[in-house]
Amino acid sequence: MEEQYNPQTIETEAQSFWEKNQCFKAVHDASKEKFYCLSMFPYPSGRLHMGHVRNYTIGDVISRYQKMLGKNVLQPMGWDSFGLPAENAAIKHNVAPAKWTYENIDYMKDQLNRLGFGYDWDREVATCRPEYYKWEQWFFTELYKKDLVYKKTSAVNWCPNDQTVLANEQVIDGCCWRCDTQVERKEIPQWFVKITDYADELIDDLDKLDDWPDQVKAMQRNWIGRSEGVEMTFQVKDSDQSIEIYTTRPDTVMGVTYVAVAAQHPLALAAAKNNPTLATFIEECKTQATAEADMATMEKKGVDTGLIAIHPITGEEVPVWSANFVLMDYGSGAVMSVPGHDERDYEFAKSFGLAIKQVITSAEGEDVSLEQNAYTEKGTLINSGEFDGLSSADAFQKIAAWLESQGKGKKTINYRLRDWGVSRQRYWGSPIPMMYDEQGNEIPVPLDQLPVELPEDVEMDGVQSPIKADPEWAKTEHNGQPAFRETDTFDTFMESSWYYARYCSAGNNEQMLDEEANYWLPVDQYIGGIEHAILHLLYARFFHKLLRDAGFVQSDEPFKRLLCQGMVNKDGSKMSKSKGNTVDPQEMIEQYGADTVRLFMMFTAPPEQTLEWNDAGVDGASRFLKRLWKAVHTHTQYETTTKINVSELTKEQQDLRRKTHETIQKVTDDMGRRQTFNTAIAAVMELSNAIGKFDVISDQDKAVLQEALESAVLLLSPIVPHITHTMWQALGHDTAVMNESWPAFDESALVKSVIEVVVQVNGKVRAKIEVAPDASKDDVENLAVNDANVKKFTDDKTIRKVIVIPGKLVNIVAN
RNA sequence: GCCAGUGUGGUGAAAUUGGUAGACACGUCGGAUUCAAAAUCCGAUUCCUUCACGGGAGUGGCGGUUCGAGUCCGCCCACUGGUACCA
Repeated sequence: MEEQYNPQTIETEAQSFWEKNQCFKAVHDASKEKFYCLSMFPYPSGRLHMGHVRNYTIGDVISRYQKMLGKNVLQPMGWDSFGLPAENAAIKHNVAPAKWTYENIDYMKDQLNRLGFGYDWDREVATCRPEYYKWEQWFFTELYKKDLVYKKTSAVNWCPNDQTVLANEQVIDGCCWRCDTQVERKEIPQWFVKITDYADELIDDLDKLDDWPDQVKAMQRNWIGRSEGVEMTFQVKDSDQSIEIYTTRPDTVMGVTYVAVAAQHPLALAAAKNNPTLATFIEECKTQATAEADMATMEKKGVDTGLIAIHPITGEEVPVWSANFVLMDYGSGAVMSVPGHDERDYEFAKSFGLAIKQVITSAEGEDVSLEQNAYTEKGTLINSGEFDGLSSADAFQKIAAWLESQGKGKKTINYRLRDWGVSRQRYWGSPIPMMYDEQGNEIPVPLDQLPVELPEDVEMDGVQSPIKADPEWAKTEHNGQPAFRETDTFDTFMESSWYYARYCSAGNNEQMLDEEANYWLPVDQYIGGIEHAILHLLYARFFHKLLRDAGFVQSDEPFKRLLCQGMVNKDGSKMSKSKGNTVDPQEMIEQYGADTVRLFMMFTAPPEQTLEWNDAGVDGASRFLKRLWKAVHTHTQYETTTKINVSELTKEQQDLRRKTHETIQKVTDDMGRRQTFNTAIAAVMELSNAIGKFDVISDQDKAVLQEALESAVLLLSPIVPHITHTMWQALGHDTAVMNESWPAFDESALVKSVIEVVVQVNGKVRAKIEVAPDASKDDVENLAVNDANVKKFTDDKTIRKVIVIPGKLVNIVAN
């Protein structure tokens, strides 16, 4: 062991050792307990950013910790390598997306290795490789055969100037980011996967996910949004047409004063033919954004269609309006409006002078005023004819039953969740494996023709997808007849929804997944950013159920335990290339070494917390490693031969030994149950400080110190694997620290001879007293009450009550 | 807008089940070492007050529950993530 800590040298040595001995190769072995630890794979954007370093350090720490617990660990890595940024880079740098992507992968792979992450690279997957997306294409055709896939028209952002579809990200203030033209909504046919068929299971199975954060489960539950309500029909006056609506508040149906339909609703379109104001309004609505946040915050506008709807219960006539906040591809494209008891309807009615009718009043009998706001609470019905006096809950049932008996409606369960639109009109993605004959009939591409390969050597003109621009690409044949390929590609969430399973069977070119998948799956620990809490995690859960129903996996859920790391922010917002506020970890690795970067990243905040990036503390992490190195170096200058003789330790030796075992206990809990690596590191720092203050004179001192140093090295090894690799051998071992067992603490070493107890008077700390660990409550109370400083605060008062929390605190209540 | 979070010293944070607020670090200040500097080591460091012992205030704001609240409840403010085509 060198006297100076030289991270570059020892890190290279440790990494060569791991590579030479294939330390991270995961081998299927049914006789061993497995642990599948997975970090969300990166988009190969060019270089690692701090969010990656955080994510992958957490994953590596957990993997190494689990290995020390004796598990057969699988930790794979790959690349989420299809997506929009490659197309943008291609245009900017005039390079094919594939070339750009593969170069980024090479560079980032080196960076990951430089950080010492223990991946089994034999299982690497890149989603843009045909051998990967072949199976996704095949699976899609299987879903098509099972009727879980269908085509329908749906809105996209359309730039009329570029004649191209834009992603939400490419729409800036309602305009195209390239040419600043006002973006329009355009309805085009697209492929959908029936995730709504699994809505119930996706909600119900959240209850099985005990080791998922509650916040993520809550977000998913709300996103799926199961609601019980009533579906009913409003007839259109003087017409054979009708309007279907769904409401979760049938108790307010007597308060309906108008019906609102989407601008694209067939009734509105028909009415617009001889209503120029309505026609203009519908035209205006075309320029409205497709993003939900924009729609929810935009100004609510509407126009009277002139149509009249008949209230299904009262037979009253109410106007039909067309409104910009009602969406065509959402439910039936129509809603009933109860301005008295719905905030949005209220505002709309106020703006356009529509009637507001109160039909609910407070159940407690308080006055309800509709002067300023709608009354949206549930309560008691009024002005509702035969339903007057019912509670909202009873009215729900009675009104539903009435509608059902009249054939005008029924109780229904509704979901906020919509089917998953997987079509993208872009180039850099997996081609959708469908074709069409000359009559336009849909034909899934058969397995022997898969994969439908995406050409990689292409030129990007910046607007049109190369496979759409080249009419030859789509030409194919089916049963000897001409056919045309689908030129849309898959949403990249398709690839990221099953990669976790493919790692288990990565090399298999015969099938999508094999029996090894059932050994490793489900993933025992999944780690990734909180920004994926809804979409990615929901799609992956859905896909797992599809894989299960196809017979590939036996489990119901893909990820047993989930750790959502917080964002790494800079200047107050998410680090991203588009915002230009990324921090490249490379410089820090070169200056301080991988261990310091890993240690600093884990020490600076608990994993789930948002982290405002600031490299001010990195020196501290580096200093700590140097101090520990020096302590080990100094200690190993002299041989340690004696073993600890527990029965004859001095007080100082007992104290250090207690600190050692307290630290093992604390770090074990922090690493395993709590996953708070920052406090685990702080605990080892405390141990290190105690080591620094410990004077070594006798052989017993040396033995106690040896135990303390070995423990510190073992406890830190998942976090800083290189330096501990060297130090472990310096401490006299010929084994590799990564293959060692996690240390166990000795209960008997934790025993204390005195305990400090805090004494409060009326909740304020007035004294600290020392008591024996087995002191009785009465003894502790006596000591507390008779403390000199305590007496100062109780002398002129009467003690009313004394609360004793054994081993911790005494609170004296006096007045 | 809606859903889910977060808010504690100059800074990153700790306080795990309602029981000592600020562990562990960074920074700063003081000291040792040095010709000098870097590095290293030692000490102090929430704010106000006090020579000191001590006392008072304090966890985004306002209120509540409790012997006791950073922690639980209600309302409010600010910020972050997601909002279905960024990944």
